[in-house]
Amino acid sequence: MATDDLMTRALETLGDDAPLSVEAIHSLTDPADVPESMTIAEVADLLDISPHTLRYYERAGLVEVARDDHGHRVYDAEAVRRLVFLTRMRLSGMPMRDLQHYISLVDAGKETVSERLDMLLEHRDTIRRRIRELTLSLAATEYKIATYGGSTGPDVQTFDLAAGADRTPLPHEPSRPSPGRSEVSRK
Amino acid sequence: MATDDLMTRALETLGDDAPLSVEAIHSLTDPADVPESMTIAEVADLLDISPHTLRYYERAGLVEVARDDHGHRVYDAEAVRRLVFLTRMRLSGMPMRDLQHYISLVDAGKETVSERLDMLLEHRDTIRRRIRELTLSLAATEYKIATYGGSTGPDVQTFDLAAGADRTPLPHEPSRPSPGRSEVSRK
DNA sequence: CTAGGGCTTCGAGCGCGCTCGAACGCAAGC
DNA sequence: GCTTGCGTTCGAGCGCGCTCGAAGCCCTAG
Repeated sequence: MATDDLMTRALETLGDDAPLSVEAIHSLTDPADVPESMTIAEVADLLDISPHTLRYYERAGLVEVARDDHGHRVYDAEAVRRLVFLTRMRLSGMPMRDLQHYISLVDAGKETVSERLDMLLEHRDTIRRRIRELTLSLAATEYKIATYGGSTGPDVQTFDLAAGADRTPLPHEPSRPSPGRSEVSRK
Repeated sequence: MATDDLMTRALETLGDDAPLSVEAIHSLTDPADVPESMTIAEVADLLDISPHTLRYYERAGLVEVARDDHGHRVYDAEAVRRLVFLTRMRLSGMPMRDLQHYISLVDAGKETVSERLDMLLEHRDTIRRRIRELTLSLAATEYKIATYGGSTGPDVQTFDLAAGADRTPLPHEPSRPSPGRSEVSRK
């Protein structure tokens, strides 16, 4: 997913210890930079996704894009803003389906605002949950690293809790993977 | 991915404001609870994944599992510990491919320890990066919620930065989605 | 005049991680 | 004896989100 690069770049630009607040958001592809109209290549470049993906989003009904007299796509500022939003949501894990639903609400007019708000609130909770999951996994990984002597030096008592797969190989290893059963690709 | 449920449960058990430290890890399917041997259903239950998935992992070469005299799988404590580790890594986003590689290192013996450590360190960094990405997305989402009046009340100046898709519908909306092109599933 | 590059549409293909169906075996309970 | 239920193997299928290839058009540079 090339989309990740946008965020990666953003994170790099911000440095690893920036305050990471709403302030930071503004610097993320600031919509003020968006020109009146852009070509598909320019938008692709801006969002760090492929032209293929942009066409795909259009096919999926997420944006409407006009054509010039050669039949080439012309992205206006509104479309670009929408795409900025969409890629951001994709990046945070919102599925295409939900995005399609959200956009249909937008297109349906202002009476759907509260439903849209609900979606956003729910998505916020999803992100929060995911962050907590990852934080836990991070702790587990760091624990495992520690038992490996990542920084604690050699000969750490290896009584594996966060570990599991390999409590510092016992004498009787290696035990070969298993004589060729019908395997799932393992080249 | 039913695997998520393990973590979900764990998070719930811990409560939303727990210290979220290494301590917490111990309570996550504590390997001390693991009996001598288990059936596939029991393991599936323990890890909150399907028996299908367990068989799949075995086919993929991630664990070896013995059979009883009826040909039924018998998971010993070691296998279960390994699976705990594996599901944990899966949950934090490590791809099957990497897991297969890691396990092949484990099976290759103790001279691969440093390479394993490298993998873990890299994975740790991946998780950290992902957490930062999500944190940023979270901020963007919350910003958007705020412009919708999530708690700030009505009529927030809607000069959309974190927003994009829908700056509070203008008079000329709705503009219909686009007259039926060949669309990507949008039931 | 020609070659190259970038765009268009359409539909097919892919990588991932499961998930399921079919056809079968065995054991316990009614 | 037969059903129910849980297990087995094998291979196919699926949902997601792209990703790509083919065939063709148009513009510009050499």
